Amino acid sequence: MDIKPTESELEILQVLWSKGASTVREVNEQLAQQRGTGPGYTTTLKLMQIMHDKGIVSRDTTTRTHVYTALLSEESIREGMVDKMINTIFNGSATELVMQALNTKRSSAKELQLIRDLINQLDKK
Amino acid sequence: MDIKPTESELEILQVLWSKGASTVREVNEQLAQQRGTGPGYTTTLKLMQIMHDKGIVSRDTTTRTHVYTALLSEESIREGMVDKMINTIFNGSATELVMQALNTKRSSAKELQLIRDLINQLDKK
DNA sequence: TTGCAATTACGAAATCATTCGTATATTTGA
DNA sequence: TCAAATATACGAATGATTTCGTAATTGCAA
Repeated sequence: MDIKPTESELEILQVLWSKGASTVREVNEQLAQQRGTGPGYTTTLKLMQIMHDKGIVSRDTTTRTHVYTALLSEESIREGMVDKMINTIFNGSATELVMQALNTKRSSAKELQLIRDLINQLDKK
Repeated sequence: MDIKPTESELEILQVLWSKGASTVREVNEQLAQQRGTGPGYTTTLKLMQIMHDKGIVSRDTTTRTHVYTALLSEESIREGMVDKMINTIFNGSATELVMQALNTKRSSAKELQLIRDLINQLDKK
């Protein structure tokens, strides 16, 4: 019952998250746009069929052109990946990951304030 | 020129980081200890040879039993992985990742204070 | 209507990661 | 000394992922 999308599957999921339910062609064209050069049409088709077999996406086959929908939420994937990352390379310490993230990419004052607020909230518990 | 260790390679790197330069046998035994049951000796050997070919580790062959050393720092791998994660599933926002990390795993008051200090420092710039 | 374009299904090649067996060489200790 | 233990090298099986070609089907437009 361990659902772990591959790299390519994750890329497709992201299209479905941002664009909503989509056809193979729509996904394929979005991928072509993002990368310089995208995969062939049938490659994307095959991947999405596999994802359907795995239960990662559902599809509506009432029309000839099938429409696919993500069955995993972006939130759940984020959670899973962050959790794994903390446990594998940050010694189980969320704090170390936070430090790394803040040092890697500069955040605006407004964003920093958001984080401060969250910390204050957590502190009260 | 893109250095991206595989899952198994990362596991070996972690041993080299924590134990320092090591032989194949030492790494293999450490892996056996960590997981319930480790890979066979030649499996670890092969992986470390591959890592050497890729330039991920160096090795000292002056004695029969070769001694391997990590050529990538833990810091650089953490940085690379966090950066990639931010860009692929957090819309390029370090803040979103930080929020997710803080919500995923509870941190102690002391740790929260460390983060607060870091934020204050960043704020001054 | 009929043929062209788009779509799905399917098989299989290509690639990559992981695993291990076997051959060979070297060291050690009984 | 010389057999057993230990090491490296290497090839190859296995399994997963990604890629695409081809065939069959459907819908559309001239």
